[in-house]
Amino acid sequence: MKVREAEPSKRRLKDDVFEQFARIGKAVASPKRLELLDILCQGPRTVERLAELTQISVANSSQHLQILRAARLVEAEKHGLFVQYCLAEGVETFYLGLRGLAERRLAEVEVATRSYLGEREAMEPVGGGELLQRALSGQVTVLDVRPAEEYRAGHLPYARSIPLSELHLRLGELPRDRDVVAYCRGPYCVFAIEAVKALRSAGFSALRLESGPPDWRAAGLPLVAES
Amino acid sequence: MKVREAEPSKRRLKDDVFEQFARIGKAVASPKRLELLDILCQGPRTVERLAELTQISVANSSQHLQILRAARLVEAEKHGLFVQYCLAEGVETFYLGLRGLAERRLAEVEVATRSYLGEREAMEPVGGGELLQRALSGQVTVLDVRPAEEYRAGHLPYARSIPLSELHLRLGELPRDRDVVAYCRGPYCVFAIEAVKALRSAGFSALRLESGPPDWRAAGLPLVAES
DNA sequence: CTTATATTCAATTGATTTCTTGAATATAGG
DNA sequence: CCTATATTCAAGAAATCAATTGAATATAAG
Repeated sequence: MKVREAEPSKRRLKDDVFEQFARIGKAVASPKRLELLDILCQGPRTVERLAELTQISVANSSQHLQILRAARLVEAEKHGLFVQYCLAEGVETFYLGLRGLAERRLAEVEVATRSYLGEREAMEPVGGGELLQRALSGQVTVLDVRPAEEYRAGHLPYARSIPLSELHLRLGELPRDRDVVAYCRGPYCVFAIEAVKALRSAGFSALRLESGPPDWRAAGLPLVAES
Repeated sequence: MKVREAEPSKRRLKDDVFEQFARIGKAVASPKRLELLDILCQGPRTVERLAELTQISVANSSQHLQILRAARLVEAEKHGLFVQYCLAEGVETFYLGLRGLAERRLAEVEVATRSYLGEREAMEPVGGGELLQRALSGQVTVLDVRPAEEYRAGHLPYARSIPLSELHLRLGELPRDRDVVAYCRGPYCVFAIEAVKALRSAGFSALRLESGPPDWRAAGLPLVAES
C-alpha cells in the first residue's frame, strides 16, 4: 500500500471542506428527515404537527428537526408556546433535485409507488400551463384537496379548496357540467388519487394532476397565498 | 404520547419511498464519498487513482465507490485490468447543487477555505463570458493548470494546458505581453492559486479564475475535449 | 501454467446514528 | 404562584457505518 504524501495542509483543507459538505448529506441521509423536509415544502409546521404527520414521537421529531437546523436546512421561529419550523432558502430546490434524481435513478421507487398507487399512470393528462388556460376559460374546476392550512399557504390560481376529509360532504358545491382536476402535495401524496376515486364514483369526470405546489414553485409558476 | 393511526398501507408506502430517497442521501453523507464525486466531476478515473487522490486505501476507496454505485450515482466500466468509474447522468448537477447549498448555508465552509487559501478573494476578477471575449481577441492567455488528462477530458476553448507540476519548467512558453488567467478544478482546488503565485513571482500579470469545468458545464458553456 | 497487478470480498473493530424513555425548560393562563 | 402544554435535553440500548486487514478474483503478460 503506497501512500503518496501530498502536502498535508492541502489535505487538511480538503478534509475540512468535504466535512462541511457532508453535513448537508448527513442531514438528508435519514428517511424521516426527508419526509419532514417534504412536508415542510408545503409550508411551516409545528413540532407536534410534524410528529403527527410522520408518525414518530414528538421528542424524536424534535431531534430530527434540530439536526436539520444544525445543517441550516430549516429555520425555527418561536410563536408563544409553539415552535414553527420552515424550510431555509434554496432548500426546496435542493430537495426537489434530490427527489428528481432518486426518481430517475432508482427504479425501485417507481416500482414501490406504482405498486401501491396502482392507477397512477392513468391520471396525469393535464400539463400545468394548459390547465391554467382551461381553468381560466371555465372549462375545468381546479380542486385543491389538501388540508385547508396548506391551501392557505399557497395554491394554484383559480383553485378552490375542499380538503379530502370534507369532500364527500361537499360534493354539491362542484358544478357537474365540467371536468374536475384534483391536486394535492405532489406525486407521492395519495390525497388526489383518493379524491379522483371518490369524484368518479359520484359521477364526476375527474382527473388527477400529479405535480404539486413545490414543483410549481420550483418551475416559477405564480402561486396564490391567503393573507 | 398520542399516536393517531393513519391508514397503515399509506404509511408503509411513504416509508418505502423516503427510504429510497434516503439512499441518495446516505451516499452523500460521507466526506470521502463527496470528494470522490468531486474528482469524478472532472472525468472518469480508476479505483487506484481515486484512492491516491483522496489519500485513502484502495480497498476503502473501492468500498466507497460501490456504495456510490449502489445508489446509482456512479457507473463502473471495466477496461482490461482497470475499472473506470464515472459519474452517472444528472449527478454532476445534483452535486453542484449540494455544494452550492453548502456554500450558501454553511458559513463554516467559507471560513475554512478562506483561512487556508488566504488570497482567494483577490483572485476572481474575471467572469466566464468576458474571459472568453478577451481570450478570443488575444488580450489574455488562458491557462489550464490541471493534470494533462483532465485537460484532455474537457477544457475551456482557447485554453492551453500546462500542468502545475510542469509550470516552472515551461514559463518560457507563455507570452509576456499579456495577462495570464489560470484555472483549475474549481473553487476548492489549490492548483490555480499556486500557479498564480508562481506566475506573479516570475513577473507575469496573472489572475485566477475561481470556477472550474464542472461549473461551466452546468452553466451550459461549451467545453472542448481532445478526441 | 505462472506471475504480477487491479480490484473486490469478508471479517473485525471502533465510532455514529436512531429511537426510546423520563426529566427539564419555557411560556401562557388562571 | 400554580398548572397545563409544547418543546427540548440527556442517557442508554440496538442498529448501522467506516476504516483496516488479509485473503480472494480476475485479467494480462511472459
